Amino acid sequence: MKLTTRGRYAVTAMLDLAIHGDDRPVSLADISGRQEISLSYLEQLFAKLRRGALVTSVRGPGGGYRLARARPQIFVAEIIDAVDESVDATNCSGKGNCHHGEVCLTHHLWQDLSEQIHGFLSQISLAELVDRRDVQSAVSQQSARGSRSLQNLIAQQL
Amino acid sequence: MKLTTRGRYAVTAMLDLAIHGDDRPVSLADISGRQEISLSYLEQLFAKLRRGALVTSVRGPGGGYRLARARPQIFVAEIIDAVDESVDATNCSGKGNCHHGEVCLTHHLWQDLSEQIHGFLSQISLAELVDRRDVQSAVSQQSARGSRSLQNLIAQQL
DNA sequence: TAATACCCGACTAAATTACTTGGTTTTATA
DNA sequence: TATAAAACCAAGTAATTTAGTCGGGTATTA
Repeated sequence: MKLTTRGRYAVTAMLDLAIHGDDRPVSLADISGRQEISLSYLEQLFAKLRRGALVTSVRGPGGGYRLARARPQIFVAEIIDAVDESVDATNCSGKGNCHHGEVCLTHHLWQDLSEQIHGFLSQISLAELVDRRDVQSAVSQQSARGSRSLQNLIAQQL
Repeated sequence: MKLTTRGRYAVTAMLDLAIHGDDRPVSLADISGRQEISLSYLEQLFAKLRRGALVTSVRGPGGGYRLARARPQIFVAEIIDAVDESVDATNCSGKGNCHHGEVCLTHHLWQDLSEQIHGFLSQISLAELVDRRDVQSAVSQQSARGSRSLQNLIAQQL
């Protein structure tokens, strides 16, 4: 388990999807505009998220992405795993090339530690993140802007 | 809070110090040999660990590093913080340049999340790591090697 | 006085990250 | 049926980070 900015991008994008994807699919262009992540980079992330069965896609105009499952069933650890494609962590993969046996010692420990972090992040769902108070207030701000959002989007495209 | 290989190196090295540093200070050359981390890289890490008041140094022959505190008082989060020098995480540091207010939304969330991870790692001490069963068995292996360790070290130097 | 080992800064190769470019399909809709 | 919106795809690239090297120091002690 690594914890990089790429993972943050992915969680951010999935959270955007969780907030805005109630009825219709959400286009990457929308997420790109809101979260200021480059479109092509999002495409690469979502290719991985799709392979990880976390989102489904709808092609053609009006298309976009949907969460593959309900928000309480998608967990932060899954998102990070999907985009980070597991590092094997140890250079002594399996057995054999550990020089003393001591090398493996801390390797196992670190592995154990990252498993604990993984377990921790496996308990936090998108639903929980969305339900936090600070999100709620920000979302109400956003829906206040809702009426003029389309206009703004068009204006921003030019 | 990031979770990179550099953090792993630091935790590994500190754990090595916790295991081998009971009586005399431990030289970086020893840690380098046992954990297979380059000496100069270790020097850079320990410079940061020293600045972070996690270790103290003893110069001259027979010198090395000691833990600055007892093992139950040194926590994994501190080690990672010391070597990773906090990323400011958000590009909208403070207020102002967030375009919609929505940008900050997920930024705050991610920050919140990494604080939770930080809190989690703040509860795991070096003592706890050392006391785990898999470490214990590995340590007994190591002390079985203890009688010939000096010979081996000299042989390895050549 | 010489060996040990910390200390320090600059430089470098390799890897990773974030992004760009330039396409191709698919599909709603005008 | 033409068009445009969108997902999809692959290759390349600039910037950053990581891990390591190199070449000097300086303090301590056998």
